[in-house]
Amino acid sequence: MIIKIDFESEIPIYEQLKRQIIQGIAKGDLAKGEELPSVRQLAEDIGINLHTVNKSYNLLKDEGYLVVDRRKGTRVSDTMPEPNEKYIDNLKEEIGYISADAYCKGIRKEEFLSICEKYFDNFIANGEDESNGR
Amino acid sequence: MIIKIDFESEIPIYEQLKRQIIQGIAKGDLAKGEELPSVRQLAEDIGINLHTVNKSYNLLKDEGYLVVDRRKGTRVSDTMPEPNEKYIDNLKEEIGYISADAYCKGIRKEEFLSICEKYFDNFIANGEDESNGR
DNA sequence: TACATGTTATATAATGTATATAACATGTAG
DNA sequence: CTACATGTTATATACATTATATAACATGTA
Repeated sequence: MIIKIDFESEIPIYEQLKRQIIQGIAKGDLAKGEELPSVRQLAEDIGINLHTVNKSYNLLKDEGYLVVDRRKGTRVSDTMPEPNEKYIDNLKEEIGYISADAYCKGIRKEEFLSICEKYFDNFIANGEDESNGR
Repeated sequence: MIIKIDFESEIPIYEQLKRQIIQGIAKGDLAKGEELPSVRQLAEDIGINLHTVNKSYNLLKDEGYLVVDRRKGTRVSDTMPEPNEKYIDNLKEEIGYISADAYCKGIRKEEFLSICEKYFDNFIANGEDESNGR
């Protein structure tokens, strides 16, 4: 999987990396149980410090996305994190702000929902039946 | 309009204030052309520094939400900002990440879109006809 | 003239981000 | 057992961001 860091971005490097890994998992670029590069390897590949990668990995580990196996290194968790209350509250706050901004700027409800749907659909695999459990 | 700052939040104070003003405009708590408190007044009310309020006001001014009239003070702009390319790109990136995170955590497409719709609807005034221009 | 407005200029402190270097415990491969 | 790679921890440093404090300025109002 290819990681692209924007060093001019206002979003911290560790946060960009974390987001791309989550999107990689959602898209299927990173399979459940798949091994990730070591912190040193990935840091060298991207051209950043090992501690910056380690911070991303730790945040993802705390959230339940990654697991560390002493034998097999860092891997994508076999079971995805549950949506706890804190996450739901945060999601609603973010959507609340983003939709307010979009509404003020004249984005129509249909346009807004169309974008939300398009990006969500991007993660639903071909033939995946949404009506089943995960 | 009541401003609530969470001093424990990881979101900077000036950013929280900026977001609440945008949401206030979207909800109609702040009407177009309405005068805002002075930076000193609002800073005192909230219990923060005047420069922190000034930073939020300036960001909102740069974005087109607020206008400064030497005679009438700072007011909500009569015309809302246009959705430029930078904004659209940013919106898609944010939605892309948020939906990936939601998808991984088992949020169903219907749930996700339901939240998006609910919060957007929150800003559409009673009787407002969405099919018309703004 | 007195006052309030936004604005600008410094300065300082605290925190967050990113880097650098080193060391440690654990598990793997030779 | 030895050498190596892994994640982890510990310091230290540099820099940017955030928030505050104090002061001053130009402009417009009363």
